[in-house]
Amino acid sequence: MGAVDLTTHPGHLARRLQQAHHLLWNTMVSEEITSPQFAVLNALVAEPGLDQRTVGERVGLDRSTIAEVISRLGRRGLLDKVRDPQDGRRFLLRLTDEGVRTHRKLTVRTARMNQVFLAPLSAEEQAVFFDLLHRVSDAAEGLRNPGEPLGAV
Amino acid sequence: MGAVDLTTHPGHLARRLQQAHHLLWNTMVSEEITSPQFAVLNALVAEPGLDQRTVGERVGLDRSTIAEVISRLGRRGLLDKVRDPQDGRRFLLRLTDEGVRTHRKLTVRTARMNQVFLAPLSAEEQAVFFDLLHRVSDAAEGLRNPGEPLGAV
DNA sequence: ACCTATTGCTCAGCACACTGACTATTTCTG
DNA sequence: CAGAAATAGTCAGTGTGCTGAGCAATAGGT
Repeated sequence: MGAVDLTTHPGHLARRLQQAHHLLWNTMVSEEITSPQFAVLNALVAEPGLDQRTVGERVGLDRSTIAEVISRLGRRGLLDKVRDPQDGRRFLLRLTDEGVRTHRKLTVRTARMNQVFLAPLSAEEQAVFFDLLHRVSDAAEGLRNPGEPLGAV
Repeated sequence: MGAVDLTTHPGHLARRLQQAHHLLWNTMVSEEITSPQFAVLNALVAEPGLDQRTVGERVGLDRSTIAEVISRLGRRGLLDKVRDPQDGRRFLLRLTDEGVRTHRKLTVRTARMNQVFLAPLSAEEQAVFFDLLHRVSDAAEGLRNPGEPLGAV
């Protein structure tokens, strides 16, 4: 009767896409390190010494979630966490040698996984796919701060 | 040095898409009922009397997760759970009047939200978007049971 | 200097989402 | 019909992901 077709609901499709990705990640990349954890390692390879909040911003995780992820990576000995002597609120984050090695290893596997994941699409379709995903996500993100982006004060 | 560009990683993009969706859902649809919960309500409007496992299959959730979601909906009084007299393992699920009302109300709001969410894309792009999402998810799902889909036994 | 606002982080609480181990029931097979 | 395999749910454990409350440190304004 009043039921709806979920196959045209972007939220439902987004969830399915993530599940599919999770499945492939577990089998092809790592069962220990998760995809968000890898994103954090990657951010710290690009910019060593970042603080927690900024890492969260780079990878798109809020303060609570990033704290969890970082504490797990710390427990595994993949990164070090030091109080910033200049600003006692911040923790400065830096990968250990083990962390760098892990990132390097996973980078290779991740690339392989992405190939398999995107294999059903042609090169042009992949480009379109990225473009569409970006535009939708960016637009929704822009709706977050309603009054702000008016330029004039 | 060895850092990678996450903007071409489908897993990362899938996560961002879900976050964007979550944000919009909370502001435009409901803060109480989540998107997976709505999917369950919707499945039971389409096919009343389904058992837990089948509902999970319809909406794409494993047995543990669907159990959680259903128990929450039960606590809110949106559905009833009765042992199948024919098969003592199953629970048969059916929406309450309140559940049907809630589904109807959220259906309207969800449609509005989807419009806003997809507004950055033209009608043709939306069709392409759905097609690409489906193809990638289906392909990954197909890799789940490696030996099975060979037709002959 | 002092008071206030901001900022970085933690913590509690809620809700998915998965795996693996277990229980109860049914079904299949000899 | 008895024993084995399959099936539906539960439970424990782990890992995102969010909000809101609170705390300590810094920065800004007077």
